[in-house]
Amino acid sequence: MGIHERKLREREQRRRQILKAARKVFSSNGFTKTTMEDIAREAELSPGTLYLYFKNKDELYASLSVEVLEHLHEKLKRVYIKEAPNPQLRINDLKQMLYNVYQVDPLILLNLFHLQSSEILTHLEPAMLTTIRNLSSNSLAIITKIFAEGVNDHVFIEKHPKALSDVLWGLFSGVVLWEESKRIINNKRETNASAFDTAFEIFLRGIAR
Amino acid sequence: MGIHERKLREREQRRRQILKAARKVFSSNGFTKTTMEDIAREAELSPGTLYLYFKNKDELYASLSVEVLEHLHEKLKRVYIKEAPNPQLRINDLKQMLYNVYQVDPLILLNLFHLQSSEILTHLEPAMLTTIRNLSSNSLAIITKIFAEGVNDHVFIEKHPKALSDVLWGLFSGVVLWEESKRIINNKRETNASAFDTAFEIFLRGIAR
Amino acid sequence: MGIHERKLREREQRRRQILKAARKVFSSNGFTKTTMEDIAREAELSPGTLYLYFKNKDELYASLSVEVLEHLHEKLKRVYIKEAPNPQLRINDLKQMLYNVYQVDPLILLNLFHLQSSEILTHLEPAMLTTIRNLSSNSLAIITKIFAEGVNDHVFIEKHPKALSDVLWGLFSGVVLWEESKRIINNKRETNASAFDTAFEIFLRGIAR
Amino acid sequence: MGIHERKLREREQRRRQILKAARKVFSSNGFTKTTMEDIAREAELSPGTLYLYFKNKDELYASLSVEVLEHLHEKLKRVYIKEAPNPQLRINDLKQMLYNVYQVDPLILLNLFHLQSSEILTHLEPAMLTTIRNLSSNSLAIITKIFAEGVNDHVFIEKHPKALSDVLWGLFSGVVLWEESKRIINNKRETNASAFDTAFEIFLRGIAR
DNA sequence: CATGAATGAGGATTCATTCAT
DNA sequence: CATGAATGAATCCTCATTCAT
Repeated sequence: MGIHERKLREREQRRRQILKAARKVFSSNGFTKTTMEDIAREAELSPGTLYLYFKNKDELYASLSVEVLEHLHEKLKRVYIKEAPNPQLRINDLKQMLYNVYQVDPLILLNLFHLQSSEILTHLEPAMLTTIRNLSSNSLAIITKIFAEGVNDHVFIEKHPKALSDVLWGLFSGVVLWEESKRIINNKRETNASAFDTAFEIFLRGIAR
Repeated sequence: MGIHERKLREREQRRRQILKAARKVFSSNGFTKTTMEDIAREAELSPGTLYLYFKNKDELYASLSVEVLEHLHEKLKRVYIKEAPNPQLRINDLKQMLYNVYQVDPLILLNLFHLQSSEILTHLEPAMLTTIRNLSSNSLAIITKIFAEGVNDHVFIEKHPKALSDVLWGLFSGVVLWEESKRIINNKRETNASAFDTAFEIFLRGIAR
Repeated sequence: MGIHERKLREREQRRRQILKAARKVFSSNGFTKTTMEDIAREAELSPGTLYLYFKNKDELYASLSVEVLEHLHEKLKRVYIKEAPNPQLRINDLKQMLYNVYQVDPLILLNLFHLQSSEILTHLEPAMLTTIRNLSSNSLAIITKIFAEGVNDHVFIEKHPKALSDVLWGLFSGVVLWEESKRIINNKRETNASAFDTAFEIFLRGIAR
Repeated sequence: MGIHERKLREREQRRRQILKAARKVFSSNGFTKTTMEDIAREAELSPGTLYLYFKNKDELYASLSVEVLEHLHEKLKRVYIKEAPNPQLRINDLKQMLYNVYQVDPLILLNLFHLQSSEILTHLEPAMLTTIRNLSSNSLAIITKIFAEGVNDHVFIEKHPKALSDVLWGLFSGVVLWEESKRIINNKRETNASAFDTAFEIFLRGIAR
């Protein structure tokens, strides 16, 4: 608990405070229509301070996604490590986990998907792109392993596990994106869980032997 | 064959010329990094001319999506009208159609998803939002009807057809989005069809009786 | 009534049509906020046509004032020529004339005053500036002569007639401008005649022997 | 004497710095031909800075007039408060004050009149319009009171004091406008005081019992 | 003569970023 | 570290003017 440690923790906290504010503002206004001052105001900080924690607007935006990816990766590892009798139950844990993440903060995921279809990705620092690439592929690797076990045990159909995990991830992101965009278009407030549920159910039926 | 008719057609043609240029430039640079002058240059027109056809940059961007939605809607209507012995084959036509659209222009769809992340949607003219809403819901209605027939005929599992069409659309957009982002992250050039294929196969298995 | 004559008259009519439209639009929007297209629309002509009758926006604007000045000059000459027993009655005629002009079209005068305080005047073609200068000074000369007679006949106080006519003109324009600006500020519709009346009355009392 | 106080004063000073520069540039080039960059250069600031103090060009322009109106209002209050034996002497003070303002900066008043021609007035923020309206009517109210006293004391003719003050103001603005426009038309440099003097003299004669 | 689509230079405005305090 | 006023490059957009039809 040295003084240096505390400093570090404080710094980390401030970073999160900014990311939280950024997530909120980016989500409701989009990247282009969000100004650094908007974020600063939301974070109750001055614009200049943001630049003490993030090199520029692009990096701040990308950091949001790194945060989510780290979060997901962490959770995925836990799902994998946890003792579970069979792949099917593991997939269920996976579903539950993804669903929780979505429930807790749908915006968090929207940003992630927005990044993926985005102009930002193309203009990113190589270092950050590498970080994203790694987190992304490591996460996929975990999901892939779960499917591989299932295919081995003749629980899932005979399909390349990598393909299955791609589809799972695509299904997940698609449904989230779709639900969110319906919410925006129809100007609704509440989030709809059942589409997510149905999607998973169909997916599981589709890959079951 | 009046002079008025020709004028109208010329106007429509000019509009398309701009949209085509815009799609190209937006797709390769993203919304923010694209300037109106870039688009004008690509369309071999002057910047001012763009404003004779689109009120501003946002509307030009949104119009791109409307174009895609109109295209999709048109194709969907044709799939529905076409004589097909059973819902399952209709779904296959649907798959083929979506796949074609994706093959011909993956960027076209990426733009559509970008639109749907609130960025633009929230700052749109009410009139244009209504257009988008209508095209979107009409398209969904067609897909829904196909599923409804399948459920009636005991071809698909007993599920609310609306839910099925939501999942189909989510699946489709998710896989496209995911494939594209992998391409950007891994800096690949070619498009991968198999993920799309696998996803559909699983979906169909999942909803089959 | 040759064909050439008719052509000329038609041309003159078209010119007036444009000036009338311009006066209306300039008066309600001001010089800067008025576009050539606004005027064209009001005149039910195309923008290009305006340029067949006026070299540019500045000249169109200035032409409005020339029109008013010509009108006033014409009326002034008539007041002067008309048999009137004494200068006091002549001044009364003058008042009546100015008042009529103001009643018929307050906007016509507003434009004139706006021009006088204006950026346009400084950027005008020498030829047009000369026209304005001449009309202006000739008009003043007539008023001045009326006063000169009055001073000679010991009807008005012993003052330089030129100074008197300047004051008269200043008084007139000031009251008109003031009444108009009150109307705009308080968002009224009707025109107030009494201020004009009172002003004249005081002026006449002020210069009477 | 807090730090907050100093900040506020600095802000006010910067505002004045901009207004001063704006007045100079607007006066010599007119509203249209003046660019925000011109003003910034004159104020030795960057264009962006202007927008930290004024919402846009129109508001900056209108603020100039508010400044003049505040100045006039302040002076008027002083004339009214000052011990003066009778209304006639008060009117003399009034004349002297108006004359001084005009002498010190004839352009300042010209701008005021330009504002009053609907050009800017009609496109103004409601708040600013209210400010202008209030300053304007309060100033008039003071003049009106002076006349009311004079009418009561049988010093001035039996006339509605409000009408008298309207005429006074109209006379003043008219003469100023007229003198200025003669200067521009005839391309003179010096300002003529005598017209102003004569006008006042006649007015006073005209309202004296 | 009349049109009105197209032009493109010009200028207002924004906002990411910096830096003196 | 934090601030927030100032910057000024970048870009959207307007609109007077032209010219092919």
